[in-house]
Amino acid sequence: MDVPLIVDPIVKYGKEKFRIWYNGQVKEVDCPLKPYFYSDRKLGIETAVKATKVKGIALSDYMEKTFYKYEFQTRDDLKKAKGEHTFEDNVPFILRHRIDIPKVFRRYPHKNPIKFLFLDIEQFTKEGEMFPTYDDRITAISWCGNNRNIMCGYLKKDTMSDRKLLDKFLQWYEDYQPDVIVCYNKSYDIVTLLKRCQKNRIDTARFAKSNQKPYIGGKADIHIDGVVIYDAFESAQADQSLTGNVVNRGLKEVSNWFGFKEKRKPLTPQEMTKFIGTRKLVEYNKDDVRRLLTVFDVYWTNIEFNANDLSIPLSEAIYMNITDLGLIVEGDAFRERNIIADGANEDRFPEIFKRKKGKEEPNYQGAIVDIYRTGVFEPVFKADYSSMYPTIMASFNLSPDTTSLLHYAPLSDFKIEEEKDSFIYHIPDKALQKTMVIKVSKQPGFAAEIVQRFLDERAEYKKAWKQTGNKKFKALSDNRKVKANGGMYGIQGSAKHAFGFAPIAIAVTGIGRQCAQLLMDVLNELSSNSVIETDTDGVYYTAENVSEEQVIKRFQKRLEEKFPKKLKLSIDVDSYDKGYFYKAKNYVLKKGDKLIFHGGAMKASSKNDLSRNLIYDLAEAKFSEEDTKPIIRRYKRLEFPLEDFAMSKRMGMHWKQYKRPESTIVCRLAKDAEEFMGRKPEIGNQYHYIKALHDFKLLEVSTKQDIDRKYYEKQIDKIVKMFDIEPAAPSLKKWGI
DNA sequence: GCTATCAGGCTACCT
DNA sequence: ACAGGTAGCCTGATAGCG
Repeated sequence: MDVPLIVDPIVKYGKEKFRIWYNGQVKEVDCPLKPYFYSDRKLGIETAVKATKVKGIALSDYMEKTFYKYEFQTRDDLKKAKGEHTFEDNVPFILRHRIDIPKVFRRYPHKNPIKFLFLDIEQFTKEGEMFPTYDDRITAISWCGNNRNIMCGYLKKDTMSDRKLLDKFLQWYEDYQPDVIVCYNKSYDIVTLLKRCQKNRIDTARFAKSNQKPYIGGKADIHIDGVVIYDAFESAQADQSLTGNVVNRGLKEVSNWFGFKEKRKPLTPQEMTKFIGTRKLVEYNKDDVRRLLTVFDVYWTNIEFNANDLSIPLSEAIYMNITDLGLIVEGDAFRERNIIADGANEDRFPEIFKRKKGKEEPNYQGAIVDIYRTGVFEPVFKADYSSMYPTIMASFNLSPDTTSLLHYAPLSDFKIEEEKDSFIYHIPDKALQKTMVIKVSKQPGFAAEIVQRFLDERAEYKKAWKQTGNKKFKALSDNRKVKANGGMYGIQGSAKHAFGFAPIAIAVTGIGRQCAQLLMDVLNELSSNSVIETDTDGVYYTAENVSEEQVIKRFQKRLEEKFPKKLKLSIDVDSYDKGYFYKAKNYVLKKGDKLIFHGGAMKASSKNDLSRNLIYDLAEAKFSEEDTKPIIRRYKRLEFPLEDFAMSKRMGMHWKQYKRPESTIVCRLAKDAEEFMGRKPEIGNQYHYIKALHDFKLLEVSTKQDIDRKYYEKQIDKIVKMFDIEPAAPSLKKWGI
């Protein structure tokens, strides 16, 4: 790698220092920069060690102004001093260095091969308990290093102490000295390992590359000196391409999705206890490490790539989010141009972000999402733009250095005016109830150029994925898509982001609506009333005698007529045998003998198997025009195993954040789970439950007698109704005719 | 005391 | 704290009924 393994900022003798780990050694250096922020006025801050006047270009209006730069001895001092008139005061310290001194971390490259340790543990569970505690012994540890030769240390059936097992493992560990520990759900595996060592009076500092004992703060806050912990579970949690395709984000489900061959059922706590000291537990344990390797291979490539590509320590690349990516990528451009963000997006555009609006009202108008016809259609096509928003950003040259908001006008039609050096866009916005008049200069804009780079990279990976079918390329392609979409477009509309630039986001969605409408117009012209459903950048339509070529040709022609410049916008057309369209974003497609379900009504992970199976059976019957009565009768008997009735909900927030915990199902379930199973309520926890006669009840403590039959009968009725729509005459008013 | 309706809270999904 | 957008389910308040 060209970057270090880890950079830890620390405060020593009242000064900020970096502890930098690379090539198995640590170096402590004074931070090249002091924590700082800007202001547009003189502030009386006593804790600042330095106050200087600097000239910079204000992001809000691109005019050169004088700013006051305040520097501090520590991050803490800065935090205490920041206020209403301070700018760029929330840029993480490490990223601040990376932006201001781009190659700062390249001075300490970890050139040795990264030593990985892949790891999974099994633990004893007391009889009658659902989960083990830190008092219970570890029964098996499976692990491997870079050679992927999986080893397993395990206890014999009647060995009550895991002391020797831990010691054996640690002997190997100390000899190997891993740089990165790879696990699935570190808050369990790593914490348990450390706690078991403590209970056995084994020195936990043996895990570290220094003599510092590891530190366990919060759930995600585990520090082992000199070692990076990579939790593949976090990558899976954040991967949106898994939504709807896996029932949960557990290792089994996720590794299966990525093509892990063997499909084993997870062991129950009873089985895990029964199999202690046997081949079965060892195989099970090793199997999980194999699964871990599968998932690791999917996500790791991007992490290491990001570290090198963005010149940030590996430890930062692992936790990087979209916001940070935006900071780095735009921060580079700002530094080169001496731009100072004079306030967060919402400070620079209060008329957009701080106007009076209802609680869940958006800041600006988004995409066109609508359904125009419902029921079964045959055949069905989907015409969609590839990467519409980023392509618009790139093609229309939308960038902070080219774009400015001229003024607001009363709501009017979309319009483009060309001037000698610029284009003027009139963008009506229903959320703002105004037309935004936005000027874009013809000089190349830096943000537009960066987006184009991400798009080009994405095209390459997408091609590789289509050619090989390898899901790894799909993940790389998705990564660039996320960078272009969220990293470049998304942050422009974000209220709190220091570098966001709202007029860009408004122009992008506004032009996007025009593009979607243009596509719909083309399709309806080629075959009247052919449009079924539209969502942002894709249109489902049905037409008998319209070829793909016709659509694309007509589209290109109309695109050239509509916009006064050459654009990279292009469309793809996919075909399906049949489709059943229920509501916006909710439909079933049939291709060959495959049924593809879309939307919460059709495939939510919260549904029970009973509903899922019924939906599948009814969709099949609908497409083949079979009689549904026998199906309905069969389901109404409700003769299914208890598990088929179980629904699921995830805790989306910290339990303290719930407005009315007593009347929120997931909170009540979490409370029960803590009481009956000793499971702590935590964000992301998934609870399986059934509707019992008087209340919702955790699956684990339910029996078949508890089932509220009326509730499930109603559930079935609703699903039956969902498939009851017959094609009706299209409603013309929706097209605004 | 029952039913219908509606708004608000929350989760899950789509682009 | 990347954005906006649609839909479903549950709950508690309220209105209407008799």
